[in-house]
Amino acid sequence: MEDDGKKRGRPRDEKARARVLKAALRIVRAEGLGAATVERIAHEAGVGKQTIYRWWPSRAHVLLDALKSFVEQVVHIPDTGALATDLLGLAQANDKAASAQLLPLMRALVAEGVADQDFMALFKRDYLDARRQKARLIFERAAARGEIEAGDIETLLDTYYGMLWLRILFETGPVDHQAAASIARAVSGAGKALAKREARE
Amino acid sequence: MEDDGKKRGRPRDEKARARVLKAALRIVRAEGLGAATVERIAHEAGVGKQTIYRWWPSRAHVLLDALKSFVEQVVHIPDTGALATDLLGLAQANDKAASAQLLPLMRALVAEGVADQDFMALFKRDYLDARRQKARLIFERAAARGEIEAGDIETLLDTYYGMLWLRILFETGPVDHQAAASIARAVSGAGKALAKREARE
DNA sequence: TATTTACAATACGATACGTATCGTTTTATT
DNA sequence: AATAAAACGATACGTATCGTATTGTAAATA
Repeated sequence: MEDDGKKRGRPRDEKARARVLKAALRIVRAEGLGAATVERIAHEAGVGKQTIYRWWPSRAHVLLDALKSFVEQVVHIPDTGALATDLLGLAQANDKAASAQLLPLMRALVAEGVADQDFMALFKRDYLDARRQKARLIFERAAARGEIEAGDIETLLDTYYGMLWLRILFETGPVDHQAAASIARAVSGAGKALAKREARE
Repeated sequence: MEDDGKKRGRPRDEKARARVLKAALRIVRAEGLGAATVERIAHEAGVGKQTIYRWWPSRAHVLLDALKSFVEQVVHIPDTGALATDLLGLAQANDKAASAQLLPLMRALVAEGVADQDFMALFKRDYLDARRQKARLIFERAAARGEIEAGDIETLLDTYYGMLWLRILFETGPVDHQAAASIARAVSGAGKALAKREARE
């Protein structure tokens, strides 16, 4: 009953997988979510439609994979020695995502999640929580330096991602350097206030 | 060229309009967004499909109208004399919306807005900005009392609605009394910190 | 009475998802 | 070699749902 990685038939074509993700990303970035139908992605990737459904259970899963493959290459967690500047560096990653025109893709995944609860669970686990886990490191280091209270970390993460998604979804404000600075100021400000209250109690 | 409100043909049936909104709300609350198709709404309202499209330009507009008609009856802006308790009162309105199972509807409108930019603009103007304008009163009164700086109001609104929508969309945490209290604490904490920094500069 | 407009019902066209099938290609087994 | 297994591209198909068009009827004004 061994599985040496050698199976009977024709092996999967990893290049086809890569072409699908690349095509999905390119179409969304160039023409928006509406243009990125499964048939269009398959055609531009030079792939049969069935090949997409062999690898991914739905269109949404393709888009999520495409986003992850991009973000994981681009976003890194800074460590500057101070909360405010760490947050600035983190938020500038979102600036990159915005200028790469990934915002429509991120909005799309939320919309898919609204229509499909199972997908929302996957999106949260594979993307949101993964990102949040990395951002949490920044706050944990700040807590270790005494800049904030460890007990405030989750609230501060909520504040940070709340402001960010408000901008992504509703275009409350730009998602750029300036927004990054604004969010960083607000969050590090909130952190100080919460720490003070904690100390008082 | 007068229009005395008397037009030539058969007048519109206002009761049909009310039945449509009521049916839309009922279906979404009972069975979720997916069940609330236009044909289903029309059937349960005892109305022809075309009648819906005569009054509303799209399914999304029906749902938005349904949400507005509900929220405007239920939500009031508190004035307790202190920011923290005002925020608590405001956030409890969202508790009501949650227990009335309106969260799926709110998520649905975001999803519709993602697919249709024109609708997103309408949703922002007719719902988000309208709500934000009312909540702004709370912060303006707090600024008048000296609890916060007037210049921080928009940031605090972002913090408040950011945390709220994070919960609504991603179920980061519950949308209930407890969440209301948590958000209120975070926002009034942030307000104090921002005011202190402003004073220093 | 004639005209105009809304009504419910329902057929229709368009789009896009996800499935099924076909002949072909690639690999491991015999 | 020859055969079996699995993935491939292409594409037809079934289903769902949106929004439009049509039809005959009801309710109002001229």
